[in-house]
Amino acid sequence: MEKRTNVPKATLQRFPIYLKALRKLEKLGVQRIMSRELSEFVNIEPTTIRRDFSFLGSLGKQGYGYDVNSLIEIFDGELGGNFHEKLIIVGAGNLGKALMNYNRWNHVVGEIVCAFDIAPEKAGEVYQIPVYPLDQIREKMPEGCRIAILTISSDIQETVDLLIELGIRGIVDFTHEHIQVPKEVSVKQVDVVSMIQELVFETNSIK
Amino acid sequence: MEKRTNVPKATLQRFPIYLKALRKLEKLGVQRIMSRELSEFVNIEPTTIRRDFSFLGSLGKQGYGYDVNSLIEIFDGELGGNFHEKLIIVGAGNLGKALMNYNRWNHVVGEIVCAFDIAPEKAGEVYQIPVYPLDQIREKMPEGCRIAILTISSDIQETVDLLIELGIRGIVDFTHEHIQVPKEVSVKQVDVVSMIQELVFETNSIK
DNA sequence: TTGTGTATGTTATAATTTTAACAAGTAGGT
DNA sequence: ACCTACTTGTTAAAATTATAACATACACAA
Repeated sequence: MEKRTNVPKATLQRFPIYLKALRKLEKLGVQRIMSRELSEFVNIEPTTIRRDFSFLGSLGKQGYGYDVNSLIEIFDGELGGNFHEKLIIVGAGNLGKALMNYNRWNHVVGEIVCAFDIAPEKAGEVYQIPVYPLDQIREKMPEGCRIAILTISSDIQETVDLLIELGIRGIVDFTHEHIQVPKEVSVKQVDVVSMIQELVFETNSIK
Repeated sequence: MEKRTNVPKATLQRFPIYLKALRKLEKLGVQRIMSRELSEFVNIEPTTIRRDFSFLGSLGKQGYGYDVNSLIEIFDGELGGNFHEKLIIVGAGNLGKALMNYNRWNHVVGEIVCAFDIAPEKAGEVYQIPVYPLDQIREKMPEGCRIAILTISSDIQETVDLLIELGIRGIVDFTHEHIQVPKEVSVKQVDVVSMIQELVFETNSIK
C-alpha cells in the first residue's frame, strides 16, 4: 500500500473540503476550474490549494487549470471513495439510528455493517442494518473492521478499550465525555456542544 | 464585552477539550492537577497546556498546580457555560430530532429555543421544543439568536443565506454539501463522511 | 520561620503551516 | 508554427503554532 506519511495534517483536513466543493461544482456542470476560482468557493488561498494538490501529484495543467472530474476521481481514491471500509455503530439510540438511516455514505467510504447496543431489547434490525447486543461484539465484530462510530452514553471508556482490543483503529466519537486512546488510534470528536462553545467564543471575540 | 481577539485559533480549539477533561476529573474527585498530569490525560504537551491557559490569565499556582474547580468555572465562563445562548435547529428530520432530544446542552451553552422544517406537516412540538414551518422563520426567529444548527438536505445554500440575513453568525453544519458564507460568519462542519475519510487516509498512511 | 523542591508562566527556539514570488510550460489565438 | 497570456508547481519568505529552557514564586516540611 502506498505511504503518504508526508502529507501535512493541515492539508489532510482540507481534502474532504475540496472533494465536497468539487462534487458541487460537478453538479453545476463545471468541468474545468482554476485554483483562483476554487479559492473563492472554499475560502482557501489559491496557493494553499495548489500546494495541497501537489502532494498528490501534478494534477493540473499550466495555463489551463484542473479538470474537475479527474480531481474528483483522485480524491475519491485517496479518501476511500473506492475503498469499501467496514463501519460499525456502537450505540443504537436516537443518534445512532439517525446515522443508520443516513445511508448516503454507502459507496462513498464504505458501509455500515452492523450496530451494537448495550440494551439487549434493542437487538434486531434498524433500517435493514442488524443490531446486536453489545456483549456479543466479540463474535459479531466484522472481519477487518477498523472504524467505529460511537454514540453511547455510558460505560464509554470501557467500551472504547474493548473496541481497540478488537482491532478498531479509528473512532468517530459522538459522546460528550473525554476518552483516552493509545497513540496508534485516531479519534475524531463530533461534539456539538464544543462546536457551539467555539462559535460563542468567536462571535464574542469579534465584538 | 471583553475582547480576546489575541487568542490563537489553535488554542481556542483546545479549550473545549480541556473543559471536558476537567469535568471528568472533577467527577473522579480530583481537586488539584498539574500540567504534566493533565497532559497524559488529554495527549497535549504540558508546555502547550500552560501556554494555552496563560491566555486566560494566571490560573495556577507555582509549585502547586491548578485547582480543578476554578479552571472549570473559568472555562465555563469563557466558553459560554454561564451564557444563555439561544440556539435554533433548522431541519427536523431524524438527525434534527435526535439533537432536540439531546437535552444535555441545556445550561451548558444555552438552549434550543425552537426548530424549523420545510415540511409544514412537521410543525408542532418535538420533545417539548416547538417546530415551525421554515417559511415562518422571519417571524419566529428568536430575538438575539446568533447560532443555528443545520440538518436540512435541500435548498441548503438558500437557507443559509436566509439565516445569515436574519442575524445568524455561527452555523453548526450537518449537511453534506459545501456551503458558502461571508467572512464574518463561522461554520463548524460536522461531516461524518469527511471524518471517516480522514480516518481511512490516516490508518492507510500508517501502514 | 526558613529552606528546598517543584510547577508555573514566560522567553527563546524549533517546527509547522501559510503566503508570496516566480520560473516553467501549456492553451489558444493569429 | 509561433507568440502571448495565463496558470500551475515549486522555491523562498513570513506567520503561526508547538516545544524546550529557565527564572520566579509558591507550597510544604522541618
